[in-house]
Amino acid sequence: MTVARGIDEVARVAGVSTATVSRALRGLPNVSAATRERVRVVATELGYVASPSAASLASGRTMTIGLLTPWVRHWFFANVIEGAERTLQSEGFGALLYTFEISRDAPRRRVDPDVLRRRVDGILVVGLPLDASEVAALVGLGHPMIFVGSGVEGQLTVRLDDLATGRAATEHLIGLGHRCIGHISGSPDDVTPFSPPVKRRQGWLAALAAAGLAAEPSLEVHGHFDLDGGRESMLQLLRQRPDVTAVFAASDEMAMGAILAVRESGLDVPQDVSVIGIDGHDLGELVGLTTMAHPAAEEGSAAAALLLAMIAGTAAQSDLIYQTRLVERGSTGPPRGG
Amino acid sequence: MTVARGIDEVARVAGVSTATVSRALRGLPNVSAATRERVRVVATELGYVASPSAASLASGRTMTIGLLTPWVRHWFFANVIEGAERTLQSEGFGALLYTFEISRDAPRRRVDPDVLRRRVDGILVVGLPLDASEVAALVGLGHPMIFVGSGVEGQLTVRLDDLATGRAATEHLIGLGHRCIGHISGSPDDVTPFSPPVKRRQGWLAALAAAGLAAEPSLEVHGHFDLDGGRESMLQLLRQRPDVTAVFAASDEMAMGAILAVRESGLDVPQDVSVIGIDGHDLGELVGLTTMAHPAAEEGSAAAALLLAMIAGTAAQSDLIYQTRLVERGSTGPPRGG
DNA sequence: CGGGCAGATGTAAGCGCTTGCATAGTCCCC
DNA sequence: GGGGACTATGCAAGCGCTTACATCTGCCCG
Repeated sequence: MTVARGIDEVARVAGVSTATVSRALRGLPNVSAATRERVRVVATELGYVASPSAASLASGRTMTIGLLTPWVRHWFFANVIEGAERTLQSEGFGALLYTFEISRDAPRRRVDPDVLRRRVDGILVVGLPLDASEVAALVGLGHPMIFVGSGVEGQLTVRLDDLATGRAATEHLIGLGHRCIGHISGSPDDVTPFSPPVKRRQGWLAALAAAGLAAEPSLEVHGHFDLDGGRESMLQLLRQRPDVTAVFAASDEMAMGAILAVRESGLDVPQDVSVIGIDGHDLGELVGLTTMAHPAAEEGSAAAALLLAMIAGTAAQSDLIYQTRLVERGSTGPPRGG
Repeated sequence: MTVARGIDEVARVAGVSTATVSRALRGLPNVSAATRERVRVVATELGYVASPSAASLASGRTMTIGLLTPWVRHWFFANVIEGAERTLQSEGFGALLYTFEISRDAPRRRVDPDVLRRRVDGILVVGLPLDASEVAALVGLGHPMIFVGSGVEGQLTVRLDDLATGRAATEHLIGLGHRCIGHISGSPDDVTPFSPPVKRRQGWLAALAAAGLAAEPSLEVHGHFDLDGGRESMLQLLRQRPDVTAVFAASDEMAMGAILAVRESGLDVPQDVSVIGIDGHDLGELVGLTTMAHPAAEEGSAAAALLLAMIAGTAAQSDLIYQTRLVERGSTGPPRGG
């Protein structure tokens, strides 16, 4: 299997022009079946594969999607990325990964549109909250863009029905008999109107209100969206409200941190405090976490498919909203006195 | 900020040739400081960014690295990828992600070198066991390639000192007084001479031998490298060897699954069975997992740096071997009778 | 039996850079 | 004061494709 020089060689061997080779190999119309087949055979024999750079330069298409995300090591992000990549790959698109870590020490690096310029045909923003100027800059690139799990007003989004989810999680606790239900969520500084944390909190509020329960500010704690954040928040919550019997955490990792905190405080889950999260994290089983599960990989896959459809110009442009499903495990139960 | 048409426009406005613009912007020598500065200013004003496709086509360099991995959702892979991407990004390289899922149902899709042809300048294989023909095909691409966490004879590797790690983990158990120590590892079919599972098992054997303990075959169980795999393996182990008092699992996820299995069997960790894993998984804390920790993100970062050095031709080509560190938590303790 | 059409194929002009080679200047030193 | 040697810059030929447009062949129909 010789490494062919290029399309010219294929054309010469097949006895056609380079234009025909290009059309034949890409499945364009107006190529006779016989010619197409012959070209295919020759290309295979020669081990010919079109140069992506040359094709991109000539066509303006890169067949590549940019994946912007703060992390890949957290459940939601990893699953979305994996799902998206799978779909992209099956459609012949590449996935260029760009991380913009959000850490508690340093401010996040700003998204520079220049690194994506002429490099991608579309953008998938995975769980990355962007400010208006960053969004504007990305929009300026002139490519379709979809937000997954973090919305921005005016941009297409694939996300959970966060409001309903927050409400359902809280209602589950209420249904078990809880009356003093805390809420643990992300830091207030990344709270944009459309962010999941905000909607999930609203769901909590709505459920409490519907049950005639007061949502006192002391029942809320905001920290970081990870294990330690959940733990710290829970410790604080227990300090300021020793009377809580249940907690709704806005993510499974925070919920698991909360469970750790409850145990460290010498209390029992769910005897003393029930804990419910959101995600359906694979390792939730480790601590018997009750959660509102959702298919992150599928969401990533769907987002990628939608993005490709937009690129192809065949998209019905509307948000994709996913529902969650209650998965009951041991971390929730009736309150002690109940 | 107008979107410039191209390098010609910058050249025209700056009053120099396109060649000079190209050199100036890329920091090549033989450009006067004054000219370089002027070109920079003009480029910025015009919002000019070189087209990657055009640059690649002309230069043959893509400034992109291919990341091949079975998953991104598991601890080791996610961390390596994140670390690698960070380093690549800081060096101006892009990270093209390719997943080749290894599932228990279907055979893994083979790695097709054609999708990487002329698309990347180097390849990072993350925890993906490849067969000889796949390796040969990738080598045929003519780019530097590094394996992270999964070796192949004759190829550069960044990995743990798996033998020492397996030995240290086992010695930890022996030191606590255990005499009947099981081992849970990956499936035997992906067992190539250089794979981590094989080396870790050898470490286990070595430690047992050094302590004068017999490594009976019934003490070994091989399953899948994940939570459920660990659980299933542990159940089997308990069935065939009810006398085990400790288990060394070749990964934290398997170890956590093992803990689940022990508990489900009505036994206690570590009272009845001690469990130790390898990795330092963030969520190991959830079950108080004792483990041999290693810095996966750093390994990914180092692998990327090494790969870039190879591309630049400035690399001292040798494997990078990492040591692990014992992190003692509650999942290991002296045997009941001990 | 000729015009008209549609499908198959070829021609060639880019796409927007990089870089080998040629051409000016500059500066030294004998 | 002229020959090197070196630096700064320009010229122009690609890099390997895609695609608008031209051309050619048959074939159908009036």
